[in-house]
Amino acid sequence: MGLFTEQGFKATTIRGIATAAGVSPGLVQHHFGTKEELRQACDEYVLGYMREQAGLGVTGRNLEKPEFIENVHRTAPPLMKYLGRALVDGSPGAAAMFAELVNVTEEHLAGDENPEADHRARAVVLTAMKLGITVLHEHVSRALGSDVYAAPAALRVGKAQLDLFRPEFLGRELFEQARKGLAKVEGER
Amino acid sequence: MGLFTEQGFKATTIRGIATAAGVSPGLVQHHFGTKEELRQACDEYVLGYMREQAGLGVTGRNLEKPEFIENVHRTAPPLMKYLGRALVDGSPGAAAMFAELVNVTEEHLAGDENPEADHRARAVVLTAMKLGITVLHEHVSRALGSDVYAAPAALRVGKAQLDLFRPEFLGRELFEQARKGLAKVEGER
DNA sequence: TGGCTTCCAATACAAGCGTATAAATCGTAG
DNA sequence: CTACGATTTATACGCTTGTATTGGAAGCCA
Repeated sequence: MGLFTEQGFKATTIRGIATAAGVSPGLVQHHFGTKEELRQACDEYVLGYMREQAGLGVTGRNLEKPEFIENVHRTAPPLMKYLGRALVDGSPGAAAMFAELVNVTEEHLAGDENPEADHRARAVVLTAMKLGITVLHEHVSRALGSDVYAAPAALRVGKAQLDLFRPEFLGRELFEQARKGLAKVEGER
Repeated sequence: MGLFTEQGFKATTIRGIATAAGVSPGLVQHHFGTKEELRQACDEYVLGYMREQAGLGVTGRNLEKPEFIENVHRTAPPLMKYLGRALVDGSPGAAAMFAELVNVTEEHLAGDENPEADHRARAVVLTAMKLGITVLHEHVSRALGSDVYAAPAALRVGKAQLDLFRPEFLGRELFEQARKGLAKVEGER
């Protein structure tokens, strides 16, 4: 997954993967079959993880538990980077995930707004822009001078997003929650 | 450039380029040397075009002339798509362009705001999100049901962006100008 | 312990890659 | 008309790629 993330699917070789894993190329083939099947396995792992964590966060009411947040912040970044690369690498699974995210966002938006607004377009643009930071994380990090997925830069990016967007679209209460969360993290540093 | 855009640098072959151009592979080599030099030539063409058009638009006061707008809307999309791909394909030129865009945006933001705000982070996030739509144009188009670079979908995306962002960050006057421009285009349809 | 499946590595192979080289064709100035 | 430089093609070479195949090592169950 690391090599797919850094180099893309086509530029990554099975031999490179095997070397990085400290095994023989034949073993990779034995476990995953073809290179395309290996990509699918990676996709399923990442998308499964994200759906799982999202489920745990929302339905499990874990969003405020510090250990849950901490765990996500430690494990999620490489998977987010993988998703970002997969989105531009023509991965079918990533395309499906994008569509899912749009639908979730659209439902959220449709709740408290005038019915004539183009919620669909807003949801699409919102998720594309949110994922844009992930996809371009390398450039964002360079422009900021430090890794976006490390605490300091992530804080700056989060606050900047809160500043740039109209508060209505997060939902007033969610917006305030996010603001408090960021302030709390900032206080701990 | 079309092949680089659609398949990425590594997956694109010189033989494929030659076939698409209706010439022999050797000719491509004769004109551009190596594959890497060909990429640089593409980068320079695209970045040169964008800097040129941006200069014409801003300093030449062409931003309101319909023929200028129309010309940009007809020629820019494939180049934007190329830039989007180059940004995640590790192109040095594209990285430089991203840094430039951030700097321009930062200067714009620094003008009319309280000095304690993190203009740098806001500029980075703003350009990353704006380019995010370009990079993910394929997914955006699919979610919207029509090509983002065709008039109807572009209109929806433009309006959605205007809705989502706080007006202050475009500058009040620029915001109103954009709103009027979109309304005008909408009226013509 | 014997036999079987699973795991892993080594080798082989055909295809495709970037690129070097040489030959052929073309346009044109003298 | 000719000769020369610029274009364009054809061919070839070395390398890497994904994958098929083979064979041995390790684990497991009766």
